[in-house]
Amino acid sequence: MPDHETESSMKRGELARLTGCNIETIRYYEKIGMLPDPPRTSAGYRVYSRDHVTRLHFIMRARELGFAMEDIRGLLGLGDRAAPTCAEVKARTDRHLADVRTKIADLKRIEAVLAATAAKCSGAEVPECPVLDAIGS
Amino acid sequence: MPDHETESSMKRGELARLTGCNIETIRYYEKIGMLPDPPRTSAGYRVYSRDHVTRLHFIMRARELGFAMEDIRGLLGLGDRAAPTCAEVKARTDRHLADVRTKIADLKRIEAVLAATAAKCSGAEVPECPVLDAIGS
DNA sequence: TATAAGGTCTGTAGCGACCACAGGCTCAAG
DNA sequence: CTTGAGCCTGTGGTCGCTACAGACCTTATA
Repeated sequence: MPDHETESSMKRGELARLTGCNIETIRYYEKIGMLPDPPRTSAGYRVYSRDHVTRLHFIMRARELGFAMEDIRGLLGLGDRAAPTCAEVKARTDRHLADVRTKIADLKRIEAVLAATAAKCSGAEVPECPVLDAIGS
Repeated sequence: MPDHETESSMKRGELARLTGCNIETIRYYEKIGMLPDPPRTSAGYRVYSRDHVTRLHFIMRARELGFAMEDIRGLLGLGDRAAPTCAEVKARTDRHLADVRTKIADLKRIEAVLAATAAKCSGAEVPECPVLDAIGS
């Protein structure tokens, strides 16, 4: 006898397909407490609901925006945290935004150096290379 | 009797101080074949020379420029590779430069989204937050 | 010369955020 | 009843380090 399934219940593979999340990643998120443990069928299969879809979408979107898991935990009020206030969310976002801007600045500096040194290259089949000289000095 | 030491020979700690590299990282680079195995004293202490300093500086600089270890191996002609030609170095650098530019573009998109959503925040001590809405939708 | 402090040695485990696989169940279709 | 797909668990790998623990060696001071 199959377990009862409501309209919006699904197994792990379907959740993965629906969200575009890797199927193993879903298990990982459960393991680290980002996704609530879903109920199981009598055979041990995970049964997900619409709430899981929403939560997983949130996590994925936050990850796309570069938030670390710890940040997302904070945004979701997970662990022993209470649901965050707007002020807390803003503070976290501003911190992250500052990080992102720092990373952009770092990468731009790198880009400039790479572009400048690569421009010096002859591209010839010779062992001497101005890029190697630039890095090595 | 202490082992003979030439002027420019040094132990691991001094190499670390001299280059600013973490002392454990030096051992790691040796383990993965980025630094040649140094000779040892009779007690097993590693003895580094000026060549090691040069090589380590090169690696550190390349890492600062965001090259992956595999790239650096290529730049150095390590493993079973021959020393690269200028053309090969240029190709590798151009590929990496393209990567860096992609990352910058990604981060800029993230920055725009974060800045736009954070701007909507009231910063009040209330649980409703436009940032959460933006991520969640 | 004894001892204490500090450097070095090895192996191993941890980080973050996953991804992939092996070996065993379960389920649905034909 | 069999086949194949999907799910289960545990474990190990990725990258580039970093941080121990516990043993050994060296150096300086008393």
